Amino acid sequence: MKNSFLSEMTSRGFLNQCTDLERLEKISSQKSIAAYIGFDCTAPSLHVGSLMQIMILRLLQRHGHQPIVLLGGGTTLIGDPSGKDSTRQILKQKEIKKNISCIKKTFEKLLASKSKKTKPIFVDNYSWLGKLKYIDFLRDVGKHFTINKMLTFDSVKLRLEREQSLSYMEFNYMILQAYDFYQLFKKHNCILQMGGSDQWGNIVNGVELIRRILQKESFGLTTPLITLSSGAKMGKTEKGAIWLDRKMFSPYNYWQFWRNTADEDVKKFLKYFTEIDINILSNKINSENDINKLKILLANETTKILHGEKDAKISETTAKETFHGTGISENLPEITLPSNKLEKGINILDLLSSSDIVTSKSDARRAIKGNGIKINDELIQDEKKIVSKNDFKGVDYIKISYGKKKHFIIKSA
RNA sequence: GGAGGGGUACCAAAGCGGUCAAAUGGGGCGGGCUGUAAACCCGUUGACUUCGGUCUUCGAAAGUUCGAAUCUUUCCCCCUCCA
Repeated sequence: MKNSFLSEMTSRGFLNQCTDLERLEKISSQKSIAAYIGFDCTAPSLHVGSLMQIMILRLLQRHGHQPIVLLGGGTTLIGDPSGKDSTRQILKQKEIKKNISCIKKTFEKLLASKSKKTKPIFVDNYSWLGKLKYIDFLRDVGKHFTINKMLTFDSVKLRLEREQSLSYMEFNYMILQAYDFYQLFKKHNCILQMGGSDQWGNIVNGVELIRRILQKESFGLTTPLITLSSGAKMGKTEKGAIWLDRKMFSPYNYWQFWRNTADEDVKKFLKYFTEIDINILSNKINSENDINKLKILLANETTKILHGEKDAKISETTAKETFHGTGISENLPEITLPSNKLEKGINILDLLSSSDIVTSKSDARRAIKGNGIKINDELIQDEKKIVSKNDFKGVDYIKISYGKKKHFIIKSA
């Protein structure tokens, strides 16, 4: 039997490093395996920076294996120093708990649960880390780690080289993550841990711990770091993170995020973030010379995966009507105003700043001065303009645009 | 523990008694060009304003002064060198 899981991992470009690819290939083609990825719970939602890991869990499922989602209720209390210059703000346990339950909901939508064999297992590492006894832990687990080696790992080394402080607490993070893998190996027979390339050190530590304590074989695998052509990190833009939770980032905005992918990144992203059969996709990429069609494809597919077919369709139609049509699309993000306010009329500056279109009245003034504000595609140049029922011209909504890309529908409630 | 250097807006970095809401660069936002790209060019980038101004901001607090980011004192934090 051909190992479909790893071959698709390779062809989609997900494979960066593996502790022992050949052995893993052999084992995973003979039987269904369980593999885990750990997620930080520092926010009430994951953002697109974690999307690649999620895609991998889905891919794992499609090939008949079982994903384990580790929500780091314990490790988030400590904070992973990997790839970070400074200590992260320490969160309260209550917040983390809340975050976990929100994030879990997203995963429940993203991972299939019909098949018993591939149904995701959710674990919170607080359930074992929270019970650890310090002395016992040092004797049973700590003795397998040497400081000499720990100092050579990038997460530690880079901090020290840059002379940025690394607390003893953070220094322990990698041991805790190694211990997680060990626990999952014992509890769920999980033989593979996956993660981003910055997790390599943490993962390898787990593989080694399992070998030392249990004399058992396990594997680690990392994905490449996603580099945007702009050099920015995936997931967080200046405006804020691209959240996966629709309450924090609407399907339409999510669709727009992908539609606005840089030219250089589109083909790569199609492989990473859609589930179009890789052969069909390759053909499409090679034969399509209109890059914007590929961007639309990307936006449709990614939105479909996260928010469903219906929202993807609506977003596409909305975009078409907004950017290429003459009419006003009713499905743009909505802002509702109390009808009595509209009867009286509301100043454009107040309208803009009281909704989240701009950040302040000064910002609104600047936007108007810079020719950035339009109502129903008509440029507004008077900052004293009063928006009232008259502007609606018999229809029950108007469109307000800030710049070329941000459009809102104003309705009265 | 001793000796020095430093904390300025989103970031980097100038300013070192008034002309400082604070040079410059990056980033962001808006406009132009275009393809809802990239590159490039232009504008803008504390808040409020009756557009005259007003208020808050240069690590924190207190003080000197008509006037402080700039001077003094205390405190907090960071860095370098020595022990």
